[in-house]
Amino acid sequence: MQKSAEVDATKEAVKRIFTEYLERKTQRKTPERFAILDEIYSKKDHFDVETLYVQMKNRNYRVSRATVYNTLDLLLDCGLVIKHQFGKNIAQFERAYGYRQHDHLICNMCNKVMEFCDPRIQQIQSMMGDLLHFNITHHSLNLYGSPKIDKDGKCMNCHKEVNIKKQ
Amino acid sequence: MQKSAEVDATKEAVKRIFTEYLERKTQRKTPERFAILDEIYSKKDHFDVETLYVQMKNRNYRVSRATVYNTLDLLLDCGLVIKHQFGKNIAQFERAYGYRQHDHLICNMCNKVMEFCDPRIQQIQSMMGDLLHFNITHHSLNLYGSPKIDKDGKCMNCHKEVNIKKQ
DNA sequence: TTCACTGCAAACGCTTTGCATATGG
DNA sequence: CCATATGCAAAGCGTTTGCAGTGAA
Repeated sequence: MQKSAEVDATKEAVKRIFTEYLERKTQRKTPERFAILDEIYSKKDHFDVETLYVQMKNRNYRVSRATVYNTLDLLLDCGLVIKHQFGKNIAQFERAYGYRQHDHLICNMCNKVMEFCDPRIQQIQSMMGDLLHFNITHHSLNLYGSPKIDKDGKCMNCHKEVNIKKQ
Repeated sequence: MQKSAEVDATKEAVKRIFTEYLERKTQRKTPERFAILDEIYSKKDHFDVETLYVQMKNRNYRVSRATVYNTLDLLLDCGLVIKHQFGKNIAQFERAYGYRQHDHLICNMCNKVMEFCDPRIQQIQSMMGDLLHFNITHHSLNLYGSPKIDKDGKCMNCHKEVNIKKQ
């Protein structure tokens, strides 16, 4: 119960932030927008637009792709969602509130995304901002690597058959 | 003359590397492939597929987009070219040989790409590789930021009119 | 001669756009 | 009420694919 109470608290918090943002920008507080926000904050994983869209369909919530894209733009703008491009042409998103700052390690074999943290990145970021006279708004650090493969040719991390994909 | 001698030396070196790679993989050494390699190593800037394609057309070198894509895959595979996705759906490429390792700062306003270097990234990379049991093959660190704007509303770095683009 | 490579154009897949309809303020 | 959002479908656009013709080995 503890866990779901936490989830609820987070959902309430982001709902408040989004409401405030929409009011400030004089944008409409439509049910679709809050349904999308809620869906995103129902899980921690990275997701792409199609996955989110299908998930909402499966929950019998009728939204169009256009609205999903539109709402994601708003959520990006108010910082509740982060957008990634892990080397391919499918944008990946993840929730940005109530979760520690982190970066990503992407498996060359199975494309699985892992997270890690290193304070030095923040240092580099602020140092380079000062040096080049920029206000750094965000960053993206991705490490790409191959895990060791066991004798059956399976990834030692995800334990799946290895099928190498092009970058 | 010094400068162009350097360029020539680099071009010779990459031609040798590519030749060796193609022979090792028993791929054909077609004139198109070498023309594309040469074109890429004629300038240091980042480029996208369309730019490269048009550039070759302008030099009256007849290549198809398909061949450009195909060749870029080969050049990526043998490490002579690096691919980037600076937050948008257009893949950006740059030469990878004879140029110091660096990362990028992208201007939120004009999308201009700047380069910087920090040894701590290498440290983070190898540390995380060890920690997560991965052989890190490469990384991508992008900082995104906004420059200060002068009183005419122009970017203080590129001095162009600011037109904010969506992430 | 042979088969991988090229050029061209059509297909693809993610994203954006246009327009009629619906609805929040 | 009316300006803005939504849904749907079509258009956009970078990239991939299929196929007939070409040329490296």
